[in-house]
Amino acid sequence: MHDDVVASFVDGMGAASASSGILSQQQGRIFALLFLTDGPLSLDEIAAALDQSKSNVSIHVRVLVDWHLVKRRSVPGSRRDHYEAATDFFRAFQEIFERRFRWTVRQVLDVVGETQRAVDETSSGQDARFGRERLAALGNFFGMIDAGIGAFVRGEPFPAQKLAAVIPLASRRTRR
Amino acid sequence: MHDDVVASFVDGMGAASASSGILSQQQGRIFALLFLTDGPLSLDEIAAALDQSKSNVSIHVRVLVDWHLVKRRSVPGSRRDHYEAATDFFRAFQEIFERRFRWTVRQVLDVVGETQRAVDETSSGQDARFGRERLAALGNFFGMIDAGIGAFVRGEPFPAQKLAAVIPLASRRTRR
DNA sequence: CAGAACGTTGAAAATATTCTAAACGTTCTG
DNA sequence: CAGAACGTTTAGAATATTTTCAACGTTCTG
Repeated sequence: MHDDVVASFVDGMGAASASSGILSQQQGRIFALLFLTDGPLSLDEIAAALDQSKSNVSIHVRVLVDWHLVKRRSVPGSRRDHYEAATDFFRAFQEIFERRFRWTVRQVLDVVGETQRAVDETSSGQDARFGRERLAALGNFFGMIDAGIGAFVRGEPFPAQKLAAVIPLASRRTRR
Repeated sequence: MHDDVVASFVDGMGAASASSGILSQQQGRIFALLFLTDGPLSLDEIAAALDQSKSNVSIHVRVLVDWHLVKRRSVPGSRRDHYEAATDFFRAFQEIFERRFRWTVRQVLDVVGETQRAVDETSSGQDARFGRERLAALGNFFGMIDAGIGAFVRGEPFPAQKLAAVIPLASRRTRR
């Protein structure tokens, strides 16, 4: 497979990764290189192929390993760490959904919960009704998202309709 | 509803947004403020509440409107633009999936397609077999993702199992 | 029609992120 | 055990992103 074909794949995947919000451009490029290479590559080989410093490649490779997108392999006869692309994309996607998206969703749920508690402490009865309704709606929606991600990670169908059904809420009242 | 309760919700949602990969911290803060405010706010009111310059708020609000997370409302008796939070989160999520995630997925599919074409032109028969297999596997997987997003956007259940089934592979052969 | 009230734009400042090169600590080799 | 071969860390340089302030163009008001 010709070098410039690989190079253009590498850069294309780098661009796609950069706009994904999950991997950086260089992470995408490293993965792409490993993906089209038949056999594991060392840090130095990757660095040379991608024109990057070894230290930088070291850092990015670690992220890829952490997402289960790349596997570290020991190569007999060499002291260097070698890496190859993982082929179980679904596993990697599970990891990303579970650890990245779900973590963000949980952050929202935490904030909502804390705010609800704060509202209960500082204002009584009617005066914060609007806020309470909105917080409840937000919590419900993200609760469904959380459940949806959970279902996806376990390989179950994602119940999109439920999501659509949850929301319409907390109507606006005029003020001033 | 007390100001410091709102402030802490605003900052919490800002933090969650910053780690989402979709909205920036300020975008999250603006949305949070509007979400807990009963009635529309002007650019100046938002800027004052969040301690941001009006020009910056103008830019971020535009993004939120673009994602259908915030609606522009004309308020009788005022020349200013006013904004309020949208409550149909599902609509916003559809927008995000369709325009952001799907766009990234399509980028990958394009790169794969172009690379496949390049391989066919530059190398014949066996010598690029490994690369061809891998490209095909990647294309299949992302094709499924694309279909899955399409299903989600249309409100249909997301077929996670199909995803899990597609992949295993393009096995590795030793080299050197 | 003059001036004020807007939202937006563009250039520069502030800040955050990414990358490199050198230093370091460890593990292997002879 | 001395030195080479590694991967990682760190401090600073290079780049990108975010934010502000001032200028601008338009729309309303008197």
